[in-house]
Amino acid sequence: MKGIRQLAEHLQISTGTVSRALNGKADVNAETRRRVLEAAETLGYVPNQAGRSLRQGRSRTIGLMLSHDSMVGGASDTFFPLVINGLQEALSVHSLDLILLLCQRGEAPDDFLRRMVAQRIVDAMVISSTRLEDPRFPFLNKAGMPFVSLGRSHSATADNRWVDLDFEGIAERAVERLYQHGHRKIAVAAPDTDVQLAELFLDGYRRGLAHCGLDYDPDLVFRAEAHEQGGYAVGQRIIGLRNRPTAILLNAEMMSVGLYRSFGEAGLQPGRDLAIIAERESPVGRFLLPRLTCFRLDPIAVGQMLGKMLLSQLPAFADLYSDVPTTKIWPMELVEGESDPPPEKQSGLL
Amino acid sequence: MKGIRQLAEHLQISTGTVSRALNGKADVNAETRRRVLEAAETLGYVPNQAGRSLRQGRSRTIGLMLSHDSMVGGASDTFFPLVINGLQEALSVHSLDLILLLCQRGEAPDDFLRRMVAQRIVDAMVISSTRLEDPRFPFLNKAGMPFVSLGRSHSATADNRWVDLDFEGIAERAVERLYQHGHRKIAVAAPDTDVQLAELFLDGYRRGLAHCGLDYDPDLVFRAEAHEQGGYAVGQRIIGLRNRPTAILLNAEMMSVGLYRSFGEAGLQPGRDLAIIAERESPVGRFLLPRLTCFRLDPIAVGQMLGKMLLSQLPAFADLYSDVPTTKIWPMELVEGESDPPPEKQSGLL
DNA sequence: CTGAAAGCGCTTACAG
DNA sequence: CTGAAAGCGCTTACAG
Repeated sequence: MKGIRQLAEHLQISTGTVSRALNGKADVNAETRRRVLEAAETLGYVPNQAGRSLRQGRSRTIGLMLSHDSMVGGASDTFFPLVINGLQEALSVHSLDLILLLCQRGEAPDDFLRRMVAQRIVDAMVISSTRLEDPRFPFLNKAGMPFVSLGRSHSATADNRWVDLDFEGIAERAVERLYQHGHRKIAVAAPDTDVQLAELFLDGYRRGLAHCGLDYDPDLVFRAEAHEQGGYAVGQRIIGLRNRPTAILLNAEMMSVGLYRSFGEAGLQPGRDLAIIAERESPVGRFLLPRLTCFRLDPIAVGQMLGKMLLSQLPAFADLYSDVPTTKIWPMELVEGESDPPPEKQSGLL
Repeated sequence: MKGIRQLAEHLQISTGTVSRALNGKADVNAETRRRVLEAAETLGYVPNQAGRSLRQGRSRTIGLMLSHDSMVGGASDTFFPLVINGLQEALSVHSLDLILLLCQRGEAPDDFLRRMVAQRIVDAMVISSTRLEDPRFPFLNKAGMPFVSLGRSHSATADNRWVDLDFEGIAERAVERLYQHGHRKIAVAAPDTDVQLAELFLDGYRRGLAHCGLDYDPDLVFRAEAHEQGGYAVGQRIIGLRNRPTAILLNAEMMSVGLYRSFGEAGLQPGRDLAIIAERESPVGRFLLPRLTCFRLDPIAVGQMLGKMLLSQLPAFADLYSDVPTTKIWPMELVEGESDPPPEKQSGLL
């Protein structure tokens, strides 16, 4: 089956009527519609997207921009795929397709986005891996391309919609929990890039220290990349200290794998010799020994929220989603593992 | 800048000439071309894809179909992102864009593919996660959509192009290596789905046993899902045996995380109490203790090969890629870790 | 309720 | 070397 014209000829009616029948317009005879839908099904007719897009001025396709880093980093394990699932669920309600646009390693994210937007392949965008200052916000605002963002940025305006994880909150609570377990020398590891989440995590860390009456010591802040190698490097630096911290917060769970190894190599035991709380639950963390204490959230729900926020930005659906919040800091729940044993267990192990 | 018409009016020339200039046609005055390119750059004009696609009958976009599973499984760590990078590199030579089409959890892959093909959003497809019998092959063949596949299938015809990893070869070599280290009771863990790679891995395993004069024992074949939880389950089953294997091959490296934990919980030591060789190098495997012995390949090169194979399938580029092989079983190289110590070290540890 | 016709933005034979 | 014109496949006001 080639096009709507062939389908119309086969049915002996006009292409206009076929189009109206297929698109669920009200003013089509019930029997006509039945015949059209049946013939389309039988002959496997699906409208050519280019024709539709050109005529309608929109593509019914939403783009999710992913950077190479966001996939290779620890977030790739289950987080992004599940967020994407939630997104697709929310969008599929209105027959909107989601396509993933992967910015190549080395390609400037801003140029990439500019090209995608100019080509008008997508009607709206979801962006992620936001930075403190992120030119994609003003660019999309200026281009008039509806978008939502997974992640905050100073560059976001009051009109922009985003969902972000409560990095501040979990860092604060993690410090307080460790304090209650008797720790007084609590370190933190965060990426050294200008990714927004690192700063928020450090803010929460400082706030937690303040609540507990502990002094902030810049020597306890370890800058490292958010993966296994980064965690290994942090571990080695800690092991080399004369006066080691007794606990650490990791803002990326994959760091724990490297941190565990560095301790194991040195004959030290994670959990006993260094209490560890990491940012996000992951399959790997669940099967480390000791099991990682971390924070949990429902990535599918995050995706659904992002999808609804996006729909509220699209003229065609805005009315249906007027009650969707404009921004959301996503709460996370502590999952108790074995990597930050309370004091009684600590002494038991010692 | 809206369309080519506005750009043409601004330059006081026809849209045809503007189009020819932008598309690098030979028969355009050099000075005219310069003016057009400059104006397009200044005004930020990029052709509307829908218009181009409709007129040309092709979109210059290639689709990579990913299933939810292929992202959530261990392969998401660095393998797929790097393959994608290689693909993009190969395609970008000819200004072809790659978009990722993610089949939702629960959506039938065949329906999904059918819809994507019918919509004509992409000119060609890359498919992955092939199965023993995979209806996507006959479907794409029948639809006349050029494609390549990452993975073999019985459903592939002689005309179809694919790249696959040498699962058979590595399983065989792993058995032989373990035999040389003194192991006589060698187990294997493979997924219980009909993913092609599982069968190939088991074939290689059997071949390795035969070479070494060892009997095949179906009780040493552990079916488990290709992730941490699956590896944990395998570990527990092995620990419960009266007569344990002394070595195991894993066809998914993420299984090792769970396997390590199950052994650790039981007071056993992976490597010493069970030699382990896993299918693919990964950041996690590098930082496990003991470090995982596994097989390495260059995922970027795999992606580049897939890209070239695909280009050889496209009429516009076939001539340039006539020397590209039609199929390729990708060799992998052993990376010595600490999880399958040779006999002398084994006794040293005991 | 249906048909005839216009036109979305682009590229490309064709004429000059 | 350039312009005028056709037409890719679709949807949608408009007329009836």
